Amino acid sequence: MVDAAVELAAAGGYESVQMRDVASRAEVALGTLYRHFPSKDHLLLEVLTEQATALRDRMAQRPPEGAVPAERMADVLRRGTRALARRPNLTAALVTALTSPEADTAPHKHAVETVLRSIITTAIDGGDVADPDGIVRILGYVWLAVLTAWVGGTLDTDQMAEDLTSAARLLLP
Amino acid sequence: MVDAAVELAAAGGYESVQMRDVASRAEVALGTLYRHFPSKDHLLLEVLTEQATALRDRMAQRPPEGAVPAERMADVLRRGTRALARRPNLTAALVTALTSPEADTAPHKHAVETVLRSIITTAIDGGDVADPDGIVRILGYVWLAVLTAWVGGTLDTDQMAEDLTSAARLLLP
DNA sequence: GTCAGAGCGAGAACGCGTTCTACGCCGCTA
DNA sequence: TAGCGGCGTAGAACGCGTTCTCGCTCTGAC
Repeated sequence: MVDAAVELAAAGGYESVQMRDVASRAEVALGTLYRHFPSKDHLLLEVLTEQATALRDRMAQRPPEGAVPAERMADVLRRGTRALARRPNLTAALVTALTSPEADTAPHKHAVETVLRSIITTAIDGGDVADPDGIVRILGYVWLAVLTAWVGGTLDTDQMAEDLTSAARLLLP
Repeated sequence: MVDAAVELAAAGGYESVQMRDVASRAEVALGTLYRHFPSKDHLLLEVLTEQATALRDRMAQRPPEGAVPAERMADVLRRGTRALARRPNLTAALVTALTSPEADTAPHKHAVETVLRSIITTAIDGGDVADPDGIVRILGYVWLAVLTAWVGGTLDTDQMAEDLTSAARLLLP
């Protein structure tokens, strides 16, 4: 079912992930799909945690480049965003689910945030930075807000990258 | 129609703003409502721009307090957030509309962002700050992300205030 | 005066997330 | 062996955003 959701999301974004289609593509009944995932957003957040941990693992393969923390952070954010922008429809669908207001997905959202913060943290590990946790939180917020704006059509990819490196430079030495 | 939307949103949040109810409360037909606002999100974004400009005007009445920019910024963000938290259902509905992925509301979203940035800007006007525009953008993103997280149930009011003042202290002298 | 067209009201219809109903199959225990 | 709970399928039904249909009224051009 998760694979079916990924395929549909990659093909056409959030609105193309229709529960009936997911069910039929996964060759299960609609009721079965809902037995495993109580809502469309739960399903997409499951996809998102998988994608986020995969991204974290891939990022861990190759440590960020740059002499100072600001450079390494910009590198991490740029690489992460590039990876997400490679499948724009999928990313848009997942970000949409992440920013949906349903309160009962809060635990899943927390899990995703944790993974994103752990990705960000690798960029300042070992650097001489005051209040690393606070900075990681802020950069996580900026990353999410920028992605949300991109999905909502108010920001393009270049502006995203620009704002992210700007944030990294302003917050880190 | 806008007033009807405000009442319904204040009473029960985004999902309580049902287009049929808005229409009947405003004593117009559903088709008329859709003639003026092509979607529910357009309607709520209209409400949001009104609320945001009203907030800006109220904030302008009394300039922010604090000796250094970081203090004034924390004051502004705290007051703004307090004002929003006073009608939580309304705010949740408006933030939901703002973060919805419909691309054809992008101009309205830009307008709201501009107003929010102008509110933020008042806190560093006259201060000795490098790259004020970049900082304003970042703080605007943080504000939005924090509100989104609050609406989504992953953050409570205190954590919101904490993260906002933390961001102000990290970005400003 | 009358005709075209815009704006509106009333309500049906459609699409999709979600829920509900009815039934079948399988492994369990008395 | 008979009954029972859990999980599955097929598909109808419901709620709400959105669109469509149809008829009415008003207004301005000729």
